[in-house]
Amino acid sequence: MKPETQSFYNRVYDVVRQIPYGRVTSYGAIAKYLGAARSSRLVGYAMNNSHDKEVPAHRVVNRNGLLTGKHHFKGINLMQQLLENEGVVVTNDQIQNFDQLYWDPAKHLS
DNA sequence: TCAATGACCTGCC
DNA sequence: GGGCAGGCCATTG
Repeated sequence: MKPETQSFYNRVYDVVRQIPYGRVTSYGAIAKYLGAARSSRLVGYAMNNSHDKEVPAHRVVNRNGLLTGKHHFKGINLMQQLLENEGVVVTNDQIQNFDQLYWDPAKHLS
């Protein structure tokens, strides 16, 4: 891997690490913040490697607040457990009060 | 180098 | 209002 290409991943990791405790965001928001709104899939793809890093990937969900990537975690219910541990209410893989818990990096980090 | 993949998003029927 | 299909871009084999 070239450092240049890795920068995109690192960029994603850096944003995810800045997500406050008990807050969640979406892949699209991160991609948009990075200037690649159409690369939302890449954000999720980057998350695949993020499990090796210290990245709270469980705070990143899709636009609907659904835990679509929970299957990629070590445990199926691990992602939900981590979120609930932070005070986030998750019902049937769906984050409750997603609008309130939603954290927009472009809006907070600017 | 070419082709296939993916933890998504938006638009159309 | 709900469901289906296409597209986008970077990474990997």
